[in-house]
Amino acid sequence: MTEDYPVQLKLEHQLCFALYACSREMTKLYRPFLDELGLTYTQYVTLLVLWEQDNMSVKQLGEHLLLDSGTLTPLLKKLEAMNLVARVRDAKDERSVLVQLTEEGRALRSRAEHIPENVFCQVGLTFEEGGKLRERLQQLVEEMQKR
Amino acid sequence: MTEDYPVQLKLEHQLCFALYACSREMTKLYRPFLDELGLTYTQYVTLLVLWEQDNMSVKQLGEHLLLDSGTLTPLLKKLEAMNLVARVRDAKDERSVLVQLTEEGRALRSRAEHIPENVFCQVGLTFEEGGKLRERLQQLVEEMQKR
DNA sequence: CACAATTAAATTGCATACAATCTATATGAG
DNA sequence: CTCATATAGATTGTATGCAATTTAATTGTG
Repeated sequence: MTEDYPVQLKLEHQLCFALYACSREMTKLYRPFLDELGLTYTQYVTLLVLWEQDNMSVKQLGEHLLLDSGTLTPLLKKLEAMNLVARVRDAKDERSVLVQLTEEGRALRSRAEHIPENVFCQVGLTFEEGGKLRERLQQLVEEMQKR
Repeated sequence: MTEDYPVQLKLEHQLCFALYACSREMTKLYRPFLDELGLTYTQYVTLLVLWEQDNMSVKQLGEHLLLDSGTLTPLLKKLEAMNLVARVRDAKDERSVLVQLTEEGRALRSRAEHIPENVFCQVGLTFEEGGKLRERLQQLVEEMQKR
């Protein structure tokens, strides 16, 4: 049965599945830390972007996160309801919505500061190894976005 | 502003985000091929498992895919509605549900056979490189599952 | 055997992802 | 200027993921 099963279709040989599984498992490691902050993973990465550069349009946020308004609009409304961001129309271009951290949103950063290293420790990854893997994945993402 | 921003919080430095982005981009590359078969990505990987070993319980499927019944039950009902699988109670243990490929489900395999290599080509990945990356990710998944 | 504890699915509720469509605003060619 | 085209968000609909709970069946222990 299994002997003549085409090798290229085995789940174990799928890079796509390794990525899919690895991404979900990684998110699970973040969950307990993020629960403490009352954030989901996607809300967390959105805040990462805003902590780095505040006052960004939904469009720009989407370019950083590779997400569209269909995902971001409801997510940002939730962050707004949690008093972490404000959404304001751009006076320079009324089509745009600017997302701005509130005082509370900015303050949350210090509580998130050590999450990545905590997770890193748990996985037993060195900074070196993790960095290499990350760079390989970033290359791949760039390659895929050309298609 | 940006100069004193804590390095460990930059989106560019997050392995978790690289995984999350890479996984989603990879799924996007599969989409046009899977559309032809009328399958979603999760339905596709579920069939990969069943093509490799038919007549598996929902529990076993979940162990391979790292998914629980909350995700699998509705997905399997859809595959059943599409006439690709049958769901039958295990006579040996009435708590279990066995998932079995239909003739149509088995037949679909030949049409899926060349999808992985097509996607691989698009990304410009050699079998060698892809395999190495996959193995690294599989290691990491195992490591994370110990936690 | 009786029954508490465990297990497998199913269900419920919430938060994404993302395609497709819609609405409002801005832009560019004539 | 003017209208066709493009662009930014919002909305709608479908399909996950996953935690928490529920239901039904099984198992282990006294």
